[in-house]
Amino acid sequence: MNEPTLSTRYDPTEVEERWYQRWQDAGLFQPEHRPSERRYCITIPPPNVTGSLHMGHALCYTIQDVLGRWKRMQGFETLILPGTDHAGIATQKVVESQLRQEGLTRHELGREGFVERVWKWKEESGGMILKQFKRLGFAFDWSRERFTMDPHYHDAVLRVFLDWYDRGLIYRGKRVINWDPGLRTSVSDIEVSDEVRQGKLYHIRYPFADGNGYLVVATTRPETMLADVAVAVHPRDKRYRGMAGKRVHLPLTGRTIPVIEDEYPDPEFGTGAVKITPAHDANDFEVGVRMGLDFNAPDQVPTCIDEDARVVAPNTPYHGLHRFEARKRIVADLEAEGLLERVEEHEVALKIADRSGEVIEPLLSEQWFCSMKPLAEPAIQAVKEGRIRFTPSRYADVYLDWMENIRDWCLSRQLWWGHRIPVYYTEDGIAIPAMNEAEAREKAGGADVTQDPDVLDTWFSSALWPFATLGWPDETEDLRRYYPTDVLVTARDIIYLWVARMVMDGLDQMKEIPFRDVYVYATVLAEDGKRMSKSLGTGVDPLEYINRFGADAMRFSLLVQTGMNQEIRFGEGPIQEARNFCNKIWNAARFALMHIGDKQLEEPPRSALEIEDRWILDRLNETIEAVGDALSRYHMMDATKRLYEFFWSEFCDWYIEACKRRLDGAEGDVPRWVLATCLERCCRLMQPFMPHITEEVWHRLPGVSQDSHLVYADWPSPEPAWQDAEARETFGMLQELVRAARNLRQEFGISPKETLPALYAQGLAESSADLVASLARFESIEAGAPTTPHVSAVAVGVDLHLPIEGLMDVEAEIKRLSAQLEKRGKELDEMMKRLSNPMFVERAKPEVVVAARAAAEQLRSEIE
RNA sequence: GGGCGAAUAGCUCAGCGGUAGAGCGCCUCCCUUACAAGGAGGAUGUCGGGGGUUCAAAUCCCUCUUCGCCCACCA
Repeated sequence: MNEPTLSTRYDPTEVEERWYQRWQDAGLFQPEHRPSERRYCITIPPPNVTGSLHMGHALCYTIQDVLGRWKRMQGFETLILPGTDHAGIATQKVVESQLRQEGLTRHELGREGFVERVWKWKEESGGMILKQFKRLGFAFDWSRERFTMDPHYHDAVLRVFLDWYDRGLIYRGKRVINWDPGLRTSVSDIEVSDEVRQGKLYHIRYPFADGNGYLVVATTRPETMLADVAVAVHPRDKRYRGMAGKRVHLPLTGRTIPVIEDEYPDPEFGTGAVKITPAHDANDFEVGVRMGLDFNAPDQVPTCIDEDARVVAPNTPYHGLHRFEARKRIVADLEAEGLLERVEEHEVALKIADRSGEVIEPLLSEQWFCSMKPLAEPAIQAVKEGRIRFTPSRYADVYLDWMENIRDWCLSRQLWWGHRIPVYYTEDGIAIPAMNEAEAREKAGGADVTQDPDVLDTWFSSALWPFATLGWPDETEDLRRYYPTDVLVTARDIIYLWVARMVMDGLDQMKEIPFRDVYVYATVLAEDGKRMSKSLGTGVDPLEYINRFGADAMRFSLLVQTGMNQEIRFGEGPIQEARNFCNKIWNAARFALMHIGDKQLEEPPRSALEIEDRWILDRLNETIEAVGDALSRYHMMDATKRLYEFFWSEFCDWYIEACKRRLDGAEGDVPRWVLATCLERCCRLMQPFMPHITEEVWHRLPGVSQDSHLVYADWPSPEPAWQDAEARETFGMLQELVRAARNLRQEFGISPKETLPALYAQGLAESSADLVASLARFESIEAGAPTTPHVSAVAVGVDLHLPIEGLMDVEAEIKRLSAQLEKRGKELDEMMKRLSNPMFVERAKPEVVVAARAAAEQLRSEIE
């Protein structure tokens, strides 16, 4: 036996840093390291360049790293391509707030100066998150890192825009859009959340122009009435029959507006009469369209709120007031004029901008839009025909539902950071699409042109990620080799924002799907089931856990909770367990290595194997299959749980304990070979999940060359010769026996450390006696029953008798026996009840009946 | 309003048609020469409620309740 050379506790920090460095130095993460005709590629979701690592990231990218490492071991030429997203709004906000601290605004710097400043920020402090990724051991090809504003990527973005522009898919138009007055930009529908807040519903009288009474409208935003163009009622609402065509005075303005009929008002709500403000409400806009209004004519479609959410109403006392101030003044004035009928408490559904938290102000403005229906059609087919598969499959419905009801996408953002819209205007306002200013000027016949000030929605560029990162529009070698990619691993909340758009863009530009599989992983929630959020203080920092427990433990603890579920509650428990598991691996390795030494052993002949050898090899086989199967289903929980169970409960608790008695001397070579084999296969099987500790252990095994890497070891396959149903059954029975014997000892207060002289067993095969004696701590197992006083138990048809002279508590023993008898009797009754039911015997599957009969027989013999 | 998920041991969750499982926690014993971040043994459940299908239901169907999420709408 060798002296222990490894410390009794596993210290991840040193090991993890050392190996990550070595892997990188050896260029292992680049597909060029081992070319193959079989290829596997993931272009990882680019985190925001402003981002820092949170649990959701840790899980998302760990899953992808596992898949990549697994495929690499299977011999695939594997590219996992990392990068970051320029994240227009988020990044602009970060730099603007830096400027604010310096007492500057972006306007003082000017557009060019500001953008330059953002690039400087990006070079210095952007992409922190990718450095944090390395702490988790991700085997990504850093030499191919991409950014959504790389010059080449920028060209790709413009090219798609111009292509769609030429095909008439992109158009400019006036619409009511979601305006974020804080960030002073439009945002798309899916970047806005609903929030119900307590507010008020104001009932306002609009007097008829003919002086005959009034009509009452209900509104939550009285300040918008300054831009009303009509009052709408439902055509079937009896209360307003015949009123269409009449005119009403619009209070506070001196204007009159018509009463119209439209399907839009809900007679059940409010008064059934709705004021129509096409410039400041999306529904009212639609009504305005039906009214045939000209949205370019200010007298037909007045506006009353500007981009700072201030009221625009020259020559009124409200001009220049903030929207909420104006609301108070207007309500007070209406009341003074006796036009405020009443005010109700009302739960108001507000639209809140996700990025800024500001209340959205719907504004009529000129924006760029993209028609989505033509793009969506092929993307719907791809999923319906199964060319793209969702896991779990239910998300396909979510995707299809959105796609089938898709609306046009507002592409323009009033920001400075991003891909500027490649459209230029002559002095006469003629729009010229072009890749750059020179081209535009040329097209304009040399005239001066100015570029559209807006930039594209960030998602416009991320939608190209799977092919623009590989070099498109150039026909690069990477593009040819790795597109389409294999899988997209993503969170539920960006199925619309990103997944759907990548599918559309991939099919449209590449004429091929961007990825075959979409795996939607669970949302990581705080322990109490609430969303993890920095601002709420409910977030936990993965880096802190990595420091405390190690990257392998961090990875394992997330994976073991990730199946087909849609959420994970993350507490400290699982990661402690995972850390303990690492420690267990470490110590089992210490034990095995101590005995194996540095001699590489040959596989012994089958006949030399004992029952425990045969059993553990059979279990190893089964584990190899189960883990591979789980991975191919993206079922991380199944894979990791099986590994945990095999290594800890089967290999450590049973095999190692069972083989100890045989480790001395020459015949010890057999269990030594088994130990080495199991340990080596486990390293390979666990490498994708826990790459550092497995690599460290693997390199201490005899026969492993120092310049080889577990990262590129072969993924294990089951050995047909190890399949052994008989060993499984026999060893299972021995386990039962050992448990029964240990239980007897414990119940009679016999110390676990004390080795007793003999246990009597009736019906135990002689060849198994040694094993049972060793595991249950007896010097020997004798056949038959002792003549001295003893206690008995029965397990798997074997009677066990433990001599216990002078120690027996008669009463306790009787109590124990009768309790056991009662339990078995109940089980037997249950079984007999089923068997005596003729319907059961007749209709159940034959093997079930046979099994039930056998179980009954077993119970009966135990009772006797 | 439409849809999706969840409800199983004190806690976190597996199981998804054939006698209720794991980890943590709990109780008892043990520092047994790999590991106390460990070992051995043990206790613990009307599988959310109610119907139905079936020889057999935690598992399939219907319904209700409670949580969570998504979409649409809310003057």
